[in-house]
Amino acid sequence: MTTLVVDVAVNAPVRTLYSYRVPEALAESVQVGVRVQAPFGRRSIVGVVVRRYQGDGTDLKELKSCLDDVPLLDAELLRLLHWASDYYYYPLGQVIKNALPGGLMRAANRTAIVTEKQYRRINPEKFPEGKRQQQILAWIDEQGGAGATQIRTEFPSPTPVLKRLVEMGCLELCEKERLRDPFLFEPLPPDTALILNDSQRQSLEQMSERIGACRFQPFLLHGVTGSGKTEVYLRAVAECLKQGRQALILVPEISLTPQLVSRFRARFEPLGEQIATLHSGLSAGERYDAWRSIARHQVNIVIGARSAVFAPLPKPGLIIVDEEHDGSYKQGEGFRYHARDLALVRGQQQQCPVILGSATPSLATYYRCKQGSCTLLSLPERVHAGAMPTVELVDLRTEPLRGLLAEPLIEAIASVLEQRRQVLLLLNRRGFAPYLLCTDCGTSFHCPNCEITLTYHQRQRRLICHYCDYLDRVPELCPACRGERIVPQGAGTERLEEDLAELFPAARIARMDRDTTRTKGSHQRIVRGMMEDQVDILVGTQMIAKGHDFPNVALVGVLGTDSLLNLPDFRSAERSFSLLTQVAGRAGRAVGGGRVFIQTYHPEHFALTCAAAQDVEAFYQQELPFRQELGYPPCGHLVNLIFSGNNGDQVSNAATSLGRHLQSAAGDVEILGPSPCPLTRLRGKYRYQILLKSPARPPLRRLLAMIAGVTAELPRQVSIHIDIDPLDMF
DNA sequence: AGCACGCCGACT
DNA sequence: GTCGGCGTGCTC
Repeated sequence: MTTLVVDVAVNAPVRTLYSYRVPEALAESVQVGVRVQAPFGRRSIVGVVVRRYQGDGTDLKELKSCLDDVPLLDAELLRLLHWASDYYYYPLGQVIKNALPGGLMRAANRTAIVTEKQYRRINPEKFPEGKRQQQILAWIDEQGGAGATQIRTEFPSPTPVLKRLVEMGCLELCEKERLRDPFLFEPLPPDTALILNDSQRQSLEQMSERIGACRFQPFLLHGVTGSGKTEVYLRAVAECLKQGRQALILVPEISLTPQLVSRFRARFEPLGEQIATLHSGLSAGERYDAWRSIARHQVNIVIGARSAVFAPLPKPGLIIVDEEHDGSYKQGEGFRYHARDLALVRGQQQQCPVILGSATPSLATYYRCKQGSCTLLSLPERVHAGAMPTVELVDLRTEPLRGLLAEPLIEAIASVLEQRRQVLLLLNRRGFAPYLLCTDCGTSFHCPNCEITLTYHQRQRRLICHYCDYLDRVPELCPACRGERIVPQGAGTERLEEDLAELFPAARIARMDRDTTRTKGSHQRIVRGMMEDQVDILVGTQMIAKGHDFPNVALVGVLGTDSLLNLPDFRSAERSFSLLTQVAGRAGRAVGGGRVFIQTYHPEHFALTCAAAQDVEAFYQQELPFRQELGYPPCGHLVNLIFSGNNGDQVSNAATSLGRHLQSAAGDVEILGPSPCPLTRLRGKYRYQILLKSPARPPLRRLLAMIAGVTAELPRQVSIHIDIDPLDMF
């Protein structure tokens, strides 16, 4: 007997789809892309319909209910999710869960849909007597109807007046669903129309041609800091809207770059375009509403972080990935996708251009350009004719440190402060000191869950693990020898702040790191302090290198450079180069240029000399042969298999046994390990890894397919995570 | 992931 | 004798 059957991607860590019979009553509503409630074992589970067909349903269970009247995912987006599920070896149901706004794949409860009173003018010949009544009525009429929230922003306590107008038959009242809008109460900033310079114009012309043709084409927009990439984005988006398509803009972290959102709002809201943002800072309700308004075609511009690559735009005509080199585009846990790479796939599937923008492109993107699969567009000069900063490497072997700073940097700070300009100091380590040491017996203090020392936070008087957030009191006496001489070793941003206060007692010092930006709005407050010149020296972690332009910064200092270079990772040079070049670009964006000092024991390291020369090309030309020789990305492909569990021996045994299996079928694939992860114990779990390295992808995929078969033989207490194209091996 | 089934230790 | 530990297997 043949009936209507659907295949469902369920919200469970299972790799297969499950088929269900569709009851007669649901036949209409159960379309591909809707969420359904389905029986699963003895419980009920949420899933998404991915196939619908006539088939034999005799052995199948029946769907319980349908949760959406309109599909949440269209065919095009499902295609992307399928692709991602396949490529990243991650169950489709879980991929979908990552793509949808939070909570939608859990239980059946729908995220609340908020309603509000909506007023519309009726009986236009009727006019009220009261002046306020007339005012409000005229305004509502002008808007063509308005919601209560909106009216309240224009007129204080309008409720009694509205009630009266409804009674008189001038207004009609209805309950209407309201979309929560995070910008509702934010002022619209002014737009600054900029004139394009030659390179901006040429870049835009090439992009426009492709946007008009509705063809896939990756572009690398390589522009030094301050070269006006944003203006090019704005024009390209305008071009895309002209084609009747929507634009998707990805940024590493929106809450750090509200300026970008502001500029888009300033440019497009006056033209009647709505902009939606998608990021972790939104409440569940706001995110859900943003998602729905995008899916309903009410929004043509979406700006969002990593997961926004899955935004349900019906017909994207342009995808922009700003700061494409940024590591936060890669999800580090669970579904370990790379949003930039998926943006390229989506562009290919939807036939639209993808613009990757950066001052320091990733080696991967640079390599694509070399191979001709990505078009390079350069913005070589700063728009305001601001000179590029001069960068000096301070050799700590000959310039001894006085505390945390060497003499040349101290002098430079003093002179910049005298000129009443600002200083930016980067130290990529928060807290006061990375560890405490008992100088009597040599005891140091470790996290009980992780193989790492606890960082001393002086302000909070606590020892904190930066990996699992374990918290402990600061001991007064050494627990091992009862000694009193417990001394902080090394330095973090807190200590730097303290040292500076001693060196420059008159200076106003602020600190920006995860500790000082924890609460909502605190990041923005620090940025504003800099903008309004209430801060002379800003100390911070890499956070200070991202996004914002501080026009009055004349000096940038970088401390602790060597710990960055010495990370046990083949990408440490690339990351260092990128961070240093980015932070150097923060100096002298407006008047008078700026200076940058990088303190290091390795002033000859090419990542530093290239960053000092602001020479991106030179860096790539030295880094690429190294990758080539060792078969590392972008010249080869990596997959990292991570084994973890509570029992170290079990984990190690599982890794060894799977390693042997792989070894026997390796072929061209190099199998490195198993070896303990750089952080062997993390959050109480023991971790081992096997790194697979291959010049081509197909043999890697062959091996991965094999793992699925062997996995069942390993103990259940050991879990395996597959990280395709890992960015860091921690 | 859940949720049941099943097979071994310390309780009234 | 059974209450409950968590190892193992399955979910259309």
